[in-house]
Amino acid sequence: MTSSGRTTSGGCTRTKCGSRSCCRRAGRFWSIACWRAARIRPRSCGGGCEPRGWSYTRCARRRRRGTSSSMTSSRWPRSNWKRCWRRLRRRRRTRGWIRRSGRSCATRRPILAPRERFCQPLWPRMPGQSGDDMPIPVTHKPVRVRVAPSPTGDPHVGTAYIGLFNLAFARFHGGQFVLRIEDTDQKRSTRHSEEAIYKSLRWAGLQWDEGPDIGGAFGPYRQSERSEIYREHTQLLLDSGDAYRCFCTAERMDKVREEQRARKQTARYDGFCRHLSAQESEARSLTEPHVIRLKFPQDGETSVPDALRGAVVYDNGQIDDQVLMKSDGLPTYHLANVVDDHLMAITHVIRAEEWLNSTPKHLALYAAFGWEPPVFAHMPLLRNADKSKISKRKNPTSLEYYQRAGILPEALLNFLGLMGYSRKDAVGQDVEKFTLDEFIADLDLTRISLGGPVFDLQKLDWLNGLYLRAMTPEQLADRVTAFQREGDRHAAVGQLVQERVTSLGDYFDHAGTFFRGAVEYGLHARYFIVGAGSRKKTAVRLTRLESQQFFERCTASLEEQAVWTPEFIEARLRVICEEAKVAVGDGFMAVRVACLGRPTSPPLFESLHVLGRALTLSRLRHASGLLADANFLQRALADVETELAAARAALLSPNPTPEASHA
RNA sequence: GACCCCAUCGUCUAACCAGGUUAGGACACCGGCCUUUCACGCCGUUAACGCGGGUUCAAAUCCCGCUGGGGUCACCA
Repeated sequence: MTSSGRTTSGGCTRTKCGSRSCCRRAGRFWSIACWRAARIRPRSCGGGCEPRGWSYTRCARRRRRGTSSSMTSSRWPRSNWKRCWRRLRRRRRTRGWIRRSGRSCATRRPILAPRERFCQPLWPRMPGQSGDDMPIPVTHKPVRVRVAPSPTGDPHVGTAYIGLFNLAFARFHGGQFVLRIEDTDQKRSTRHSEEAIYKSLRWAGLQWDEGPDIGGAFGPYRQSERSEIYREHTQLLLDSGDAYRCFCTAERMDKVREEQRARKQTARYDGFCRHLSAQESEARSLTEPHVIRLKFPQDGETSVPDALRGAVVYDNGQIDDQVLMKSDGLPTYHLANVVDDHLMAITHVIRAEEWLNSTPKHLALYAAFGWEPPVFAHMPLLRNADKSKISKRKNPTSLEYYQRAGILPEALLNFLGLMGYSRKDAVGQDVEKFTLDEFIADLDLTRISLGGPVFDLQKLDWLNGLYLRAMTPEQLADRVTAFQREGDRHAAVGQLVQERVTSLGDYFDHAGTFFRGAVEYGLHARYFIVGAGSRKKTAVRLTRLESQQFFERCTASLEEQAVWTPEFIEARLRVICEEAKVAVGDGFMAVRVACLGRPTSPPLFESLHVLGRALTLSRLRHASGLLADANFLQRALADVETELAAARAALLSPNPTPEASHA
């Protein structure tokens, strides 16, 4: 027997058909055909296709590890869950539990009333339960979904993405869409950021039915106001023995993790305080700072039912005893999220894929409380061009950026609705442009494709242009006026530009940069090299890489605080110039060109203030990105030089003689 | 490193579940038409089933393996 499982020595042992295919079953080698014939039985897809709790994933992993020798015949998978999953899905689809995918969904029957659909976990399996005896219950709870951003930093485009699918799902089923603010991280959460989330989501057109600002029957919707609830629930877990106090210090934890990594293991808590007696734990808790951890089962495995992926199986031995309550008495995301989702009667948790790996812990919490878990659907992550998780360093991620850059909210939502998802019309043609209502009307989460979609700004621009061109001139004028007046920017820009204008039309020349996303630098890019444009002979000129660092420091420093005032900006920039040992004038010039596009502008700090945090930061990041390219100036120069050369050639060429022209 | 997820043009995706398509559409690119210019619009070109095996008359599609990419591994969310 080889551990790779690719070849066999004796061929199929079941029917002696001589096939040497790769399948191994019951400890012997069977041909694939035999294996299939034996496997596909009515029982195997009756709702539980893993009779012994073994899954395809598990087996593949074992095989990779080369531990096949430890595998006894009876433990090899009876069936292939993926195939069964598809069958099951098909069956449910025909019963109307899942909406039929594709264009024909509007006409295909039977489909139940919206609220009856998709109301149950597709794989309602808890840790320790087998799938065999699990019926598929159908309840009629009203659909309730939520988006739960954390008010740390700028409102994120990912929040809008997840929010869009949640909102659409709620509307599709006639349910409720809840906004919950997850501000349990006291150090990083700010009220300012919370307000920004409201503003941006409203701008995008994602209006919630219940939330901190508008209330609702399941409030409060701000986690910092629910501390007492979490405390009570933690006590329940402590009493039932599903959680324990942990007195380990941060230093000890670091050391443990380091050792585990050195041994190439998954870094996880070693259970040092897990077995403290109740009395000792109680006594020490009065004097020592401590956290409360979930007592996660150490044996067996947990199957996470994901509506988009099927069952995802985890080995319990890999999973940490998660901290539920921090030493400051506030809960971590994991506890707060489970408690709130239950108390707020959330039926479907549609969230980003980064949460998939912590879902076993959440399921364990539901089990410990004796609650029924919601349906989980983990959406793919938005990506940068290099396929990594979308980040502000490589993409504008702030919703405020898109608002300021003149992207229409309907275009943004349309674009987000194209990420990992596609729509077709009645004839089967792809539909690229659609309204939110159209998106909601035939939403089908099972159509989501799971590869992480790259956030392509070019396509967003195209889509935005499509919307703008579809307007009547009057509508366009209205939108432009509204855009200019947004946040009183119009007046602020006017004030800055006023002393520089010579005519009304001149205004637009100066003001344009405040109403754009990206800026074309052309030859002005030379100012990115800090000090390069200085007229002083003694000026300090930074190298390209030093200049890049200079911009990175500017970005980091300005990003730190949410307060966006000219004074604050000036103070920060002065410090950076001082640290870089460049003349303030030269440093400010580099920032001016990067942020405003040219070396002549209204006063820098006031301009940046009016330009806004999102645009300023994104332009600074863009500049430092350009500087990372060694030939960035060459590229800027190339076009100009070509044109100049042509013009020069034309100017300097001798006038044609009369003879020549006659000839 | 361990675990988990994922894999079709450069990008977003369709076809996959239910095997038979000339692998379709959109953005971008390139070329052409239109146009005083640019843009819009119209037309066209280039461009993909990651690799290896298996099943089958037939594999992008079903199965296995490999490879690659991503995510997670916090008293962050």
